[in-house]
Amino acid sequence: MPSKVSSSLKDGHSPKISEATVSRLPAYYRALSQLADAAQVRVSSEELAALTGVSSAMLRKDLSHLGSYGTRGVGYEVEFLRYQISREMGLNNDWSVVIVGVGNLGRALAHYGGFGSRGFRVVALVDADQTLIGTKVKCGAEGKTVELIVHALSDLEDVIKETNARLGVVATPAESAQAVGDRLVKAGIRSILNFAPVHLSVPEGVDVRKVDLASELQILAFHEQRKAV
Amino acid sequence: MPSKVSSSLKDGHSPKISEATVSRLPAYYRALSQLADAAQVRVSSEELAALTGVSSAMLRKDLSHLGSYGTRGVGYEVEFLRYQISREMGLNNDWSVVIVGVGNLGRALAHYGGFGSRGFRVVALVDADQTLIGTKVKCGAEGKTVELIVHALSDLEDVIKETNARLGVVATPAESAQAVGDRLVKAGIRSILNFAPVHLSVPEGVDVRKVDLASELQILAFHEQRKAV
DNA sequence: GAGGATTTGTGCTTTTTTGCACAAATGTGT
DNA sequence: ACACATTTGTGCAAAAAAGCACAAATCCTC
Repeated sequence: MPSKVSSSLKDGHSPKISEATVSRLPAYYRALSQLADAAQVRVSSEELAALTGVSSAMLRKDLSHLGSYGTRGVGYEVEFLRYQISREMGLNNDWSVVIVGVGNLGRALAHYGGFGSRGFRVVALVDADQTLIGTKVKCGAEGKTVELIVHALSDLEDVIKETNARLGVVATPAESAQAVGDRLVKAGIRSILNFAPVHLSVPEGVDVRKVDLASELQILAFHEQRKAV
Repeated sequence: MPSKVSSSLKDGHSPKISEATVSRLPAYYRALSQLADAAQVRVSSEELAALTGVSSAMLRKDLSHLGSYGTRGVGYEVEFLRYQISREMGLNNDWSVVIVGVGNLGRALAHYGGFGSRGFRVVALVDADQTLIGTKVKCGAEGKTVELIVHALSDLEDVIKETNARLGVVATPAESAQAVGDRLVKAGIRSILNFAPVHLSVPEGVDVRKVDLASELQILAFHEQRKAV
C-alpha cells in the first residue's frame, strides 16, 4: 500500500458527515453516556431514538455515516458506540475554552457543569469591566471547581496565547460582540460560540454558532400564537 | 396609517410559513430594531441580509411569505417592516414566562435583558431547593428591574394559574427536567424552552425548543478538529 | 443446522430548504 | 414622456434533509 496520501487511519469516513447529522451526534452521545452510567450494555436504534427524540430510521442513518458499528438483529454496544462518537467528535482531546464577558451569563457558563464534564475546560475569563478584572470566579461544577482570575480585555491576545485556548465564547453585550469576535479571530481562534444578540461577521474558515435566548422565546411565541386560533 | 389591507388581498398569511423562515424572523426583527434606533428609514434586502448573515435572496423570499411589504427599486421601510414582523410573531402581545430552576443559569436568564425587552416578561420563579424558596431575585435588565420571590416547586400549578404564564423555561438539572416538563404541560403550558441536557418528551400539541450549551461546544469541536488536518 | 424472529444498513422517494436569474415595478433625470 | 438605474418578488433548479420499506445479517430455539 503506497498511499500516504489521504491519511485515513482505519476507515475512510472523514469525507462527509452532513451538518444535520453532526448537530444530532451530541444528543446521541449524551444518551449513550446516560445508558452507560446505568450499566446498560446494549441498545436498539428504537430505544436510543426515543431517548433523543428522533426517528429510529434517522438515527440509524446518522450512525451509518460514522461506520457500521451495530449488529443486525441485536443493536449497538453502548460503550463501543459511545466511544466511536466521542472519537469522531474529538471529545477525547482536551478543548480549552476562553469566555469573554463575565456578566451574569458568562458567570453561569463558567459554573456550568456540562462544559467541564466532557472534554471542555474553561481556561480563561476576560472582561472589560475594571471592577471585575482581577476578581476570582469559580469555574466548573462540583467536584473539580477551579478559581480563575478575570483578565483584562486588553490582554485577550496574551491570555489566548498562554492558555492555548482554541474555542472562544462571546458573552458580552451586543455592542462589543463584533469587536471581541474580531480580536478572537486575530488571536487565532477559529471556533466561536456567540451568546450576544447580534450576527458575528467573521472571515472564511472561522465557525460561529449562535445561541440566542430571545430568539428562541420568539419562535415559541410565534407557534403559541398560531395555536390559539 | 393605511394598514387595513391586512387580510383580504393576495396574502394567504396564516397557511404556511416554513419553519426555516420562522427561525430567521427574530434576527430580522432585531436588526430592524437596531436600524430604527439609529433612525434609518429605509433598508435594502442586501443591507438587511448582511446584518443578519443570510443571502439577500433568502431574505426577500422569507419576507415575501409575510406579504409584499417592500417597494421595488427602493427597499423596505424599516419601521413598517419591523411592525409587520412583530405582529406576525405575536410580539405585540405580552408573553408571561415562568422559569423553573433558579440555579446559576436560571438566575442569569432572569436577569437577562433580552427577555424582558420585547414582549416577554418573567412573571414567576420556581425551584425545589428549600434554601432558595422565599428568597428574592432581581428580574429584568436595568431600567425596569422587578424583584420576584422564588416559589416552591410544589406550588407550580398554582403559580402558573395565578400569573397566567404561557411560556415555561426549564433550567433544572437533567434529572428533574422531565418531571418538571410533565407538570408544566399538565398545568396548561404548551410552549417550553428547555435548557436541561435531556430530551423532553411531551404530548402532541406542545412545543419544546432546546438550548444545549454543551452540544454547541461539541459541534464546534467537531469542526475544529476537521480543520486541523 | 434449519427456520423464525429481530434489528441494522441502505437504496429510493418525498419533502424541505437554499440558490439563481430575471421579469415586474418603482424612482430619476432629461 | 421616455429611457435608465434600482431593487423587489418569484418561478424554476439544485441541494439537503427526512422518511419509507425491505433485503441482509445476526441470534435463538428446537
